Order: sequence, then C-alpha cells, then structure tokens
Amino acid sequence: MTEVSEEPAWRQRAVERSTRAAKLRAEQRVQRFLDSAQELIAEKGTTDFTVQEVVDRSKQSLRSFYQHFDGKHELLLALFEDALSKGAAEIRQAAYAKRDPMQRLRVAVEMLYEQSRPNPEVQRPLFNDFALQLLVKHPTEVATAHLPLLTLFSEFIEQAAEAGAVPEGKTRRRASLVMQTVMFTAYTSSVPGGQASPVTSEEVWQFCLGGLCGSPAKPRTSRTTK
Amino acid sequence: MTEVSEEPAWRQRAVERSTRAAKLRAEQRVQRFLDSAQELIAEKGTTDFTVQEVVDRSKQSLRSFYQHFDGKHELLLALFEDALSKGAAEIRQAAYAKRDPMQRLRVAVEMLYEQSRPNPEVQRPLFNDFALQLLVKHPTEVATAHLPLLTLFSEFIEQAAEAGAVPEGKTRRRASLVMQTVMFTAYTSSVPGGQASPVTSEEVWQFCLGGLCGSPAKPRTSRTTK
DNA sequence: CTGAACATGAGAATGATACTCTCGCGACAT
DNA sequence: ATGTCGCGAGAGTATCATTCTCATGTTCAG
Repeated sequence: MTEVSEEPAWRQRAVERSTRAAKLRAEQRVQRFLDSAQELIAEKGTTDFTVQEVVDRSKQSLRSFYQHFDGKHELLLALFEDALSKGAAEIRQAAYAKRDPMQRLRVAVEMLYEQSRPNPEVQRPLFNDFALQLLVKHPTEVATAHLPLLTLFSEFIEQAAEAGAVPEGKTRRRASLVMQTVMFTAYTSSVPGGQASPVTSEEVWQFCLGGLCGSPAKPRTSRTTK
Repeated sequence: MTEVSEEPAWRQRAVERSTRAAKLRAEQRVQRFLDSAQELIAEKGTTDFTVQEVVDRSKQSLRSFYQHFDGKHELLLALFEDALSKGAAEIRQAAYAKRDPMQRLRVAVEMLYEQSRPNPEVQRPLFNDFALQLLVKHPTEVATAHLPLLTLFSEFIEQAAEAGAVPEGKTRRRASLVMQTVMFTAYTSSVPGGQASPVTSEEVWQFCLGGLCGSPAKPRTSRTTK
C-alpha cells in the first residue's frame, strides 16, 4: 500500500531524471566558480580576490554566484575543506609507506608542517590565509574542516600507543594539540621579522614527540630528581 | 663649530616647551580613542566596531582620528601590544612568586592559556580576535607585539635549563614553540563545536613540558650525519 | 589683546566590496 | 505551445574605511 503512493512511479522517475540533470548542471557551475577562485588565489597569493573577479573569470554571473553560494565565505570554506582533506589524504598515503608507527607519526607531522607553511612555490599555500580569516568568523566550520586531519592524527597516535611507543589515552585531544602546534607554528615561524632562523620541521617534530610521550621525569612537581 | 649652530638656545627651548604641550594634548586625545575602543571591544566582544563608533564615543572627530592614527589597524595594534605586554607583566609577577623554575614555567603556561582563551567575563579576552586578524595582515607587527611574552618565556626556560630541569639550547625557538602552542590551543579549543571536552590548561602544560624536555625514550636518529 | 598658524569638529564625498534586485531571454519538460 | 526555471547583464543598495572641505575654536608669540 505504501508502494505507489498518489504519484505514479513513472512520474517520480521522470522528475528524478530531470532533477538529476539539473543537479548536474548546478554542480558544473559550482565547480567553475571553485576553479576560478583557485586560480585567482594561486595567482594573487591571497584570498583577497573580489567576488566579481571570480564571476568574470568563470564567465558566469553574480546572480548565479549567489544562487549557489551563501556568500564569499562559503566559497572559501569549500576550498578550504577541500584543500585540507586532500592534504590529509596525501599525508595518509605517505605515512603508510612506513611500517613503524612512530615513523608514520613523524612523517605526518613533518608533512603537515611543510604543507601548512606559506609557500609561494606550491599551489597549496593558502591553508593559512584561509584558516586564520575563517577562524575569526566561522570557528565551527573550521573545526569541521580540521576533522579529516584530526582523525588521521588520532589514528596514528592510536597505533603508536598500541605499539607501546607513546602512552595511551586522551588520543583525540592529544592529536588536536599536535595538529595545532604544527599548523600554527608553521604559520608564524615563516614570518620574516619574527625569527632569524625559523623553526625547522625537525624541531617541531621533536617538540611534539616530547609532548606526546609525556613528561619524562615526573608529571608532578619537577624537582631535580635525587 | 657644531656648538651654537644657527639657532639660539632660548629659541630651541621655547619651541621645545610648546612642542611638549602640544604633544601632551595629542596624547590625551589618542588615549581617549584608545579607551573608547577598549570599551567597545569589551561591550561587543569583537573588534568589529566601526571607526565611527570609536569617534562618536570619544566625542572627537573622524578628522582627528586619522590625524592620530594611520588607520584602524594601528589602533588595534596599539591595543594589542598593550594587552600583550600587560598580560606578560601579570604573568611575570605571578610566576616569580614561585621559586622553582619549573613551577614558574608552569604558572606561566597556565596563565597564558587562561588569558588567551576567549573569555566573555574578563575584559582582556580579545587577544585572539586581535591576534588572528592582525596575523593575516600585519604579521611582522604581531611578531613585535609577541616579543614581551617571548622574552618572558625565554627567561624562564633559561632558568629551568640552568637548574638542569630541561635541556639547554635553542632557548628562544623553544620558547616560541611553547607560546604558539599555548596561545593557539587556547583559541581553538574554546570553539563550541570543536571538542566535547576542551583541552585543559593542565593538559597543555603536560604537552609543553614534554616538548621542552625532549624525547625521553628514544632520541634515536638525532646523531647527525651531515 | 590680537592676529596668524594650527588643531578640531561636523559631516559630506569617495572608493571598495559584498550582496540584492529587476528584466528579459532561452532551455526544457509536458 | 506554454509555463517554469535557471541564468546573464548590469544597475542598485549597504556598509565601512578613508579623505576632503569648511568653519570654528585654541594656542602662542609679540
């Protein structure tokens, strides 16, 4: 009785078909906006492009843009999530080339560090510019975008814990700490006036490693142990 | 021959006097802008106030504002530096109440963490909002503003190193790592949707502690082969 | 006290940008 | 054929930061 409902099945299918076609067209348009924005970012090295520029380059209209995106924010967010999840995938692949869980973790940290530092060469340099601007206005969404990475690091830490290389427990929060440290250090350490010699990925790794393994001497009051 | 110059001394002094008075007036005006901005920030919990609002509240004019500041960003920068250096002073004082260098460090980390997390209660919550917005546009200045804190942490780490509680070397860079970790973790961990249970200051401290003490178990490959 | 130089106030004008709205066209399903 | 719908073109609005104009103090040497 629930089968045919009031609508004949053929009608549903027909609607479904046209719907699908429409959706396809829409997605293509969206993709064109996305691609154009990506190009602009790569060219200008900033997210300071105007919506108009994106529209012009994609040979579509402002009308259309706002029909598909809630605003510039959403565009950026989409690119941001995409970049982060691709980055995570890249890291995952490279890391799984290692057998040792610690080596995996290390590779992950160092790769994330390199990915996250503003690099004029690579096309993937805008993690930061994105990240910080969004972090101010849409922290929740940023958290969402971070999820793939967070999951990845949790995974590795879990494995390392199972192998006995690091203590267990609080995996997710420790993963979060590591991520944060790596990403933000990457950003600020590449500021010209900041430090004579920027922090190296090696150093970041050592720092995180220590942080993960817990305090070596004693978690409590640290006195010179007699 | 370079002594008397062309100007009689009395003239110089006279000029100096009126100059001083003028400077004083200017400083008072600047201060009114600063205070008004601070109020607005405290009320709105954001740096999104408009210049016009600052001007209105300070009962001065746009004209005057731009005569004293290069733009809104200079105003923010001034407040930012001020806040950070006051925060650093506060921390320094509290930390020096402890004798043990490690306790000092710990107090410093935990206080910085609390200071840096967006706290609607306190009047000093805007470290972050400032920090991130500025970090995008004026990274160098931000680095400058961080200097008092960086110095402070370097100081403590140095002392801890002398006491043998942490390894020596690379003080400044490690201080930088600690600062970064603490401040940014404070920011993102207070995002509502991010984590069920936000990272505690205790956890941050443990993490930094480990990071500072170096990898406890296996220093492994560090033996250079350059 | 007085006049000139200078600082201020009031607020209009400009410029940049995100975002909306109106109109008309052309595709597509029925 | 016809009505719906997505879209292009581009004018229009809103919000800010920033600058400009003009008139009114305010200061200060003489």
